Amino acid sequence: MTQETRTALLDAAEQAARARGFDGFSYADLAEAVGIRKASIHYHFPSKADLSAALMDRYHAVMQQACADIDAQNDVSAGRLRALIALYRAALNEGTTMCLCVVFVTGRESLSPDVTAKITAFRAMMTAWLTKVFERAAKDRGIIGVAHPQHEARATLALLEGAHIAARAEEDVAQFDEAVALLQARC
Amino acid sequence: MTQETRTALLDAAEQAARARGFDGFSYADLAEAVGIRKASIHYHFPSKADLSAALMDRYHAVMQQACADIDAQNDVSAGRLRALIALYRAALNEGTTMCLCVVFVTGRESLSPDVTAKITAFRAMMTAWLTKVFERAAKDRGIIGVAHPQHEARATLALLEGAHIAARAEEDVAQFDEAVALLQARC
DNA sequence: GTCTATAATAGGATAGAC
DNA sequence: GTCTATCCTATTATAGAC
Repeated sequence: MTQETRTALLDAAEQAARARGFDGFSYADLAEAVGIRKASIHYHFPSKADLSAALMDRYHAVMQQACADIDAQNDVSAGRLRALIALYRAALNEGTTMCLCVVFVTGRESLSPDVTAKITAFRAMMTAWLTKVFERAAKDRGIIGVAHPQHEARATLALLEGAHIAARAEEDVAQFDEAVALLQARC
Repeated sequence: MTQETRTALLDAAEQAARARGFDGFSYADLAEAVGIRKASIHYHFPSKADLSAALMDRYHAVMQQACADIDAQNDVSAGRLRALIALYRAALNEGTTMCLCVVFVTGRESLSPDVTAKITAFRAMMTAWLTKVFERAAKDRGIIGVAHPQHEARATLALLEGAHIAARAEEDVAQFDEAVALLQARC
């Protein structure tokens, strides 16, 4: 099944990128992880640029679905925000990996303009979703002190990504928890 | 002067790392930027690990001094925090570079344990300084709604670094400004 | 789809002359 | 301190057999 190999390659690439950065893994690493020869990888992803684009596409879709699931399972704003915090916390994998977006931004210069645009689209999607959460909070009063939903949204995304860096820096999820403690307390 | 070349190399390396990541530049890039042959760089920094350690040492010292300067020039908590936000904003260079700490954390796995420890030390220094700012705020009431200085400190560092990512992602300082708008408003 | 074989290049690093 | 010359390895990518 060509799809299975492709998925296994994406899984291995995402894991490696999130742990070591996009320049921190090679086709040789993927080959070993998946159990095929590195030349074979080029059948699925002709260049590493293609691979990076595919990674971003899948990450965008997965996160969009995750946000939709959160909406379906939580009616109040506070529950939605708490669920997103939990999602980012889980993505840390005990402080060994960060989210793809942070990783790609750091190596931005070595990425294709195509991927850069995908990063922008991903961030716009997340910001829009968060803005809706805070707009809802302004009505249901589920989150304390919401005055400006869009600023809250941008601050929250930055805080979550910054908290990822804090936790990754020391390979310790407790750093994430401390960084988001005040936000959590507002829910 | 050996010191001048060394400084020029550190400058070029820091600039390159902040723009493209630690794995995103080579000795060849530095050689071209500084105007010497790449073999000559090994006289100053035998290995790239030595270079990364020297970068972190200098960054730590520079930031520590910057914080001391802020203290000297600002008596009230709000002024100090505003000055730090301005410092991080300036470090963005119009959205083309991020702070060294974020860059190094992303490529953490490829760094020596020596440098990993320096990252931890840097973050501890910044967190301690920020905690003092918020402790002062609890007394002088210069920043709105401060209840837990240490959590405020960790959240602020995460927010500033996350705001760096936001701005770098779109090469646009306005993203930084929006992310820190609410924090700014509390000062 | 995956393989072997092989480019072609770039990377970090060293030896020894000046 | 900086140079030329060189080494070794890693990396992305392609050609063509199976």
